Amino acid sequence: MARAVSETHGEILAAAARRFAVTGYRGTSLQDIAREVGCSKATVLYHFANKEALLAELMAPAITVLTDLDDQLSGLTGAAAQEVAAVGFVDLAVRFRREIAVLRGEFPELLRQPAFACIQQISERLRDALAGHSDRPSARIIAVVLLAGISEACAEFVDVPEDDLRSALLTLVRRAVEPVGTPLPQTPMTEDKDS
Amino acid sequence: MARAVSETHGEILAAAARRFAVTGYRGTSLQDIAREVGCSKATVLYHFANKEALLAELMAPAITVLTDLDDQLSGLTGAAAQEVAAVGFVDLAVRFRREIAVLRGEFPELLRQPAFACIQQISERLRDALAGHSDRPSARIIAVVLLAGISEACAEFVDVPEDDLRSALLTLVRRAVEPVGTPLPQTPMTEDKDS
DNA sequence: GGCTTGTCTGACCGATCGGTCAGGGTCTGA
DNA sequence: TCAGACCCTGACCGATCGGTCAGACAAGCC
Repeated sequence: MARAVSETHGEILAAAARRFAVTGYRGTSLQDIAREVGCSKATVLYHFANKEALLAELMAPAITVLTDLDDQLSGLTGAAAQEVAAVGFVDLAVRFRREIAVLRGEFPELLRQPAFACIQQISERLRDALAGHSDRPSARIIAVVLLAGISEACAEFVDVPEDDLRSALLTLVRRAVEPVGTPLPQTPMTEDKDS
Repeated sequence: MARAVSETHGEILAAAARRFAVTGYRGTSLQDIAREVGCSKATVLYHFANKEALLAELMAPAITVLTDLDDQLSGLTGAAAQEVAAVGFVDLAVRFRREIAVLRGEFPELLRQPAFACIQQISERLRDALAGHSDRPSARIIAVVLLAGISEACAEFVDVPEDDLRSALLTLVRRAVEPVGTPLPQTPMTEDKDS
C-alpha cells in the first residue's frame, strides 16, 4: 500500500463527506469511513486527530464563506442588510449543499464543539438581518422558516442545477420576506406585544 | 415504591418527551430517561417493549392527525388541495411542536422504522399538494422550503402562543406558494425540463 | 399462613463506539 | 548498507448503548 499522504488524506475526506451526507455525523462510524476508503480505522485516525477534526476540515471552506458573509453584514442595517443576507445565504446554501446535508439535524450537539461555535452567532445575525432587524414575532418567524427551509431544500435537491436552485430560492425569499420599514401591514395577527 | 402502572407509565412518557425534545431520540439513552423519572432503566423497559415502542407511543397522536390530513387531501386537487394542505399542515405543526422537535433531524433513520413508514409517503403527498401538483422545479422547491421551514420554526418557537404562530405561518405560506394554474410566470428560470 | 399477581431492580450480556499503541512494511538519502 | 521517516495495521482498551433475567418486595385473595 503506502500511498502518498495527501492522496489517502483526500480519499478519507471524500469518503467521509459521502457517508456523512447519507447517514449523518453521529450515524457514521470511523469504521464505515475506513470501509468505504478501503483502509483500516487506525489509518483514518492516523490522518486525522479524531472524528471531530475530520468534520472540521470538511466544513472549513463553508465556514470561511459564512464568516465572510457575516463580516459583510456587520456594517449594514435595514433593507440593505436584508438583501445582502438573502442573496448571500441563498448562494452559500446552494454552493455548500453537501456540507449542509452533513450538518442536517445534528446542529444542537455539533454547535457545542468549539470549531462550530461561531455558526450559532452568525445564524442569529443572519436571522435578524433577514427579519429586517424587526422584533415583530411574525418577521422573526418568517426569517427562521426561510433559513431552515432553504437549508433543508438545498440538502434535498442535490441534483438540481445550481442556477435553477438559486433563482427559485431567491424568488421565494423576495416574495416571502416582510419589507423593512412597514410598521404593521394588513394582517394584524392577534395583537402585537408592544405593551 | 410500586406505584400504579398507569402513573409510572405516564411519567416515563412525559420524561421521554422532555429529553427527546432537548437531545433528540438517538442522543437520549434509556438511562437518561430513567434518571429523569427516578427509576431504573429496567423499569423503563418493563413498561415499554423497547426504545422504539416508547417513541411510537409518544408520536401516536400526531401521526393520527397527520393521516387524517392525508385522507382529506386524497380526494382533492389544484387550489383546493393547496389550501387544505397549507391550513392543515400549519395547524398540525403548531399543535405538535414538541413531537416535531423530537423527530427533528432524525427523520432519515427513524423513517425506516415501520411505525413511521407512512410519514414519508404523506409528506410527499403534502409537498405535491402544496406545489399545486405542478412538476415545475421551482414549485416543488418552494413547497419543500415551506414544509421543512415550518417544522423547524415550530420546534424552535415553543413559547410563542399557538394563534400567533399559526397566523404568521399561514400568512407566509399564502404569500410564498405559487398560485396553481399559472403556466409560467415572469421568472422562466433557465429552461424547463419538459423534454 | 400460603399463593398469585403486578411492580420494580441490580447484575449482567453482546455489540458497537471513538481512540491508543506497538510494530510491520516501504521508501529515501547519507 | 543501514538508519530513520513515513504510512499503515491488528489487537486492544474503556465507555456506553439497548436489552435480558432472576429475583426482591408489596398488595390482595383464599
